[in-house]
Amino acid sequence: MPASQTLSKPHPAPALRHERRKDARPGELLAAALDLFVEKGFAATRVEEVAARAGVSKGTLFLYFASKDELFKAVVRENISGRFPQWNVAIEAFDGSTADMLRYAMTLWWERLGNTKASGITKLMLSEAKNFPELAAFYQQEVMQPAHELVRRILQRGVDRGEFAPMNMQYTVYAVLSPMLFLQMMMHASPACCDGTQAAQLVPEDFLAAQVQTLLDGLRLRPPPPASDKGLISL
Amino acid sequence: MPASQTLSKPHPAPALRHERRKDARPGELLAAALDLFVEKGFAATRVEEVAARAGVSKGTLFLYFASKDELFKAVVRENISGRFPQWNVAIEAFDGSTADMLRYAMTLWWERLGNTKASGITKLMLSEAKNFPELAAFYQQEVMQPAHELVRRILQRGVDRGEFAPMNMQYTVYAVLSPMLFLQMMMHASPACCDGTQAAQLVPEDFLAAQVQTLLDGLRLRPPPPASDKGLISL
DNA sequence: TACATTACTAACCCATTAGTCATTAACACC
DNA sequence: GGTGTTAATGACTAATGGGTTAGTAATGTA
Repeated sequence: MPASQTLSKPHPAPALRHERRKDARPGELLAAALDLFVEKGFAATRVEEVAARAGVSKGTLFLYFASKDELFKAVVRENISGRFPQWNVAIEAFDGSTADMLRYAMTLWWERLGNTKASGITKLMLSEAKNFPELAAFYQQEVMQPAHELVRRILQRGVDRGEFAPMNMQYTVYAVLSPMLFLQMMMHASPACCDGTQAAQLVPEDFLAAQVQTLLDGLRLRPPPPASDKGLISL
Repeated sequence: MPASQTLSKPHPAPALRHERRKDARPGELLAAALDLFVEKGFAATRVEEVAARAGVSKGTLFLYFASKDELFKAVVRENISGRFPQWNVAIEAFDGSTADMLRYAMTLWWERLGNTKASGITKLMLSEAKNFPELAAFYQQEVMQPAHELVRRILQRGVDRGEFAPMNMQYTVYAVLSPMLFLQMMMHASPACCDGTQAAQLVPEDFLAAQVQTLLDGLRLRPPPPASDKGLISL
């Protein structure tokens, strides 16, 4: 039923049949897996197709990754969670107003993740979390929690330095993350179904800037209410 | 690998084995299918599970629906596209300002669809459209296009009556639909992954009202620019 | 050239699942 | 009760896809 493609193997030009390249395999497999997971989702991606795109056989893939689940986790670590430490230090080292720090963090995110194939992972998790609870737990622990903590630290800095009014942290963290989630959903939605980005010619950078600005306006003046009301309009 | 449930059959209390209920079967099958499609997605839902939940065997399901695809289409028609005609007349019959008409349409949508299990279909399509192009085309034709036209008619009415400034229609239609899409995504996201709704205590009705109000403020005063800039803040 | 090591392959296994069909039995009518 | 119609079943198939493994061949060393 799923019109499966030719299972092509276009990566190395002639592609010797039994070439031994132990060092290069994992990276090539991870790249192929990222491509296909983002393109088709986790469940719909066949490991044999990943192997073929990386120019190896299915057996070779299982030589480097214990299972499809572990392959996915490795993709997440390679492209997202493994990069949190360096992002953390980059942002922590930022010297300026907390408003600018938030803008800086958002720009960093956009350039290093949001504007990247890897941003499709977010949509994938949003879609398939219910069917793969173990992967959902992994993602929650390795990605969402660190992201929450990073945003929370920035907001807390603003409060501590008297730049932001006291706020409901949990709530405001989501106000920061929501537009990022939304943008990723739209970017990876099928045009056939309901593309906001292309049809509406939404410019991601401007969209993010506007969202952040609106949020900052709210944070500077008054604490956001615990639910509903003005606070949410900014999202 | 997919921890499949017990395949239970809880619907009719004792459930005679060979009960003949030709009239009731399609509705029960559609209800079961809606439940499971929304809960697990299209690809991950097994037709046998749908049949079991409806209290029949798999063979019976194929007696009433030619294929899994046709079952899905029937679910969409039953719950969404089949209801457009009555919504159209209800909205067309509305007598008042176009701003109020838009609010009325939004309320109608929320009560009849957004706040309903069927709203999960939107998230499902967003997630799986790429893997099932035929279903995506069907959904585009039967749901998205009529929805676009409905919104466009409302906006056009506002322009024609001098209530709204002239605008880029395509763009503004998306500005209306975007918050609806976003809300549906959030409502059906797994809490394990990144729930905006529960954790942030987002009140859907308030969220929608705020979005519409902001949009209307923009429409009344000046035409939205073709891309980027202020216009997007309202989304 | 001989040999050891091991990256790699391809054929295999087995569980899963959309869809089929010969058989069974519920019900209407006599 | 007997009989015909057809709603319903469940065992079957064919195909798919994750994971395994016996075997193949590339490479290093002597």
